[in-house]
Amino acid sequence: MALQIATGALVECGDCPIRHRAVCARCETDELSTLEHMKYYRGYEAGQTIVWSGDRMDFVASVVSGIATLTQTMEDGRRQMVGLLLPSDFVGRPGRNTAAYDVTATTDVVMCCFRKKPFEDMMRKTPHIAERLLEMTLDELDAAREWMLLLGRKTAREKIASLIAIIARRDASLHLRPVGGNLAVTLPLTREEMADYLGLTLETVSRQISALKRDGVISLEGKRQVTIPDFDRLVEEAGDDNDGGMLA
Amino acid sequence: MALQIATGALVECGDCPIRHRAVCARCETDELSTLEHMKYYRGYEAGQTIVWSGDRMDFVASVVSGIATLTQTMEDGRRQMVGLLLPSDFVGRPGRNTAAYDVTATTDVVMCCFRKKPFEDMMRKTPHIAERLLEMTLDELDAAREWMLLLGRKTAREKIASLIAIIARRDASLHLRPVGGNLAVTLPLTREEMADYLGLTLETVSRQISALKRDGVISLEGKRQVTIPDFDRLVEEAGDDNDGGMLA
DNA sequence: CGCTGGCTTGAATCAAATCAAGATAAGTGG
DNA sequence: CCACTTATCTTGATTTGATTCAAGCCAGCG
Repeated sequence: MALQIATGALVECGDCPIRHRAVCARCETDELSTLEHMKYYRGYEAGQTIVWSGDRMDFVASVVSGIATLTQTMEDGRRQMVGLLLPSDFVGRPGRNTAAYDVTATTDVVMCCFRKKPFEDMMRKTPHIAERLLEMTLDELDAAREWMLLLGRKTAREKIASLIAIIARRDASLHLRPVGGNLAVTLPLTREEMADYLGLTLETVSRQISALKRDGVISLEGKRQVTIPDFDRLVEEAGDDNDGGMLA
Repeated sequence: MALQIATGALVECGDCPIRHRAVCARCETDELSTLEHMKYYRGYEAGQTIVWSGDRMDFVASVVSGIATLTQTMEDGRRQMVGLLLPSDFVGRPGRNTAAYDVTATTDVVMCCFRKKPFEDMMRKTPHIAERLLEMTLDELDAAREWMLLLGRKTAREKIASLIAIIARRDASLHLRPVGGNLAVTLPLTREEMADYLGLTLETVSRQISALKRDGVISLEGKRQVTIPDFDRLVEEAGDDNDGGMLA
């Protein structure tokens, strides 16, 4: 039962919190007002499945708030998360009408949706949208490839450190804080979801988080609140080329 | 020393073997003739590095013939292949000027190159190119995500079976043969390269190939020539949802 | 209260890595 | 043509990092 939650009074594209990062980022005022008329908001509760893999999908959308995940499942139940969708991320593929992955709301989520057909037409007429979508897709491809290195070659400890570092970076870029000395982040995922993302079991995730805490790389307030006393140390533990992309 | 190999008499875009799959696939005759004047061929010998990660890259290109790989390397030498480039695949990212990965020729390779700046200008003027590039990038993203499932959740045996199945599929789609009963493929990679692709060691790759052979899933002529008596059996061993994408 | 879901921790097991030796094949130069 | 080198691959023995199986903790909640 697709219970919808309040989508609030969001209407003006000009005031949209994801205005400058979403697929519409490059649009001019007139283009924006066209989108304004096409769009509709939809809310999903934490835990709710937004789309099932294989289902017909007649819309595309941007995540406005909240966090969603993309996961693949094998017949015997093994699961691998293949994407983490944060505000401004795009869902759905123009030119395909069934979903390739399960999309699940991890927190309450609000999405800015467009019916697929009109959106595709608009895209053809509006290079700004296609351009931005290409750029976003290339970024996602890079992220996926970085994740391939993590999944294929990193140890459990490095995987956990990498995940925390990535969440911290995204968090910082969203709130425009520098990732410097002492900083705190909230893990948006359960241990099991982290395991699905990292290609581990939830027990291993738990153990490695405990180990990083024991070794003073992180400290914990409760189970979700992480403080990072020394970000460089964390990045080192992640095994990354430590420049690690202060992206534009 | 960037020794170039003969690039042959390829000149006419109309006769190009990758005409219908490459980034230029959707171009009209006039657009094609513009590209015709911009393009230049370049050859690389097997084993040669085409670009180093981090290097300035002032061109983009399509693979015309041969096979190249994209790999990431950690400081301590651990390597993960993040892409396998076959004829018609695109190399380089418009809007970025340094390479994100090492690109290496696995066999002798011929590439159809464009200097980046003119190509970007052309892209802005020619929606057909941007459109096709978006489509290709979305396909690559899907492939990367499929690979994430493999890297994160599959066993060594499943990984090997998956790799062989994928190579067989691509091979068939390139030569327009159906992937039916009995078919043969040549592995385009050494055991070590397979290991880098699959997130394994070369010893494990060797052992699992032997095991698949012992169990009659495949048979070998030499080290590279693989015959697949029953493709469905192979797909089953790969742990895939056996429909497995007879892509358009 | 007494659950229930999320998490932690321990002990045993196992799949793949590592370490090590040799086999096979393809040059290369005397 | 043959000895020598080198690259690639196979196979075996051992080790190890992560999984599996199992128990119990903790916070929130009906």
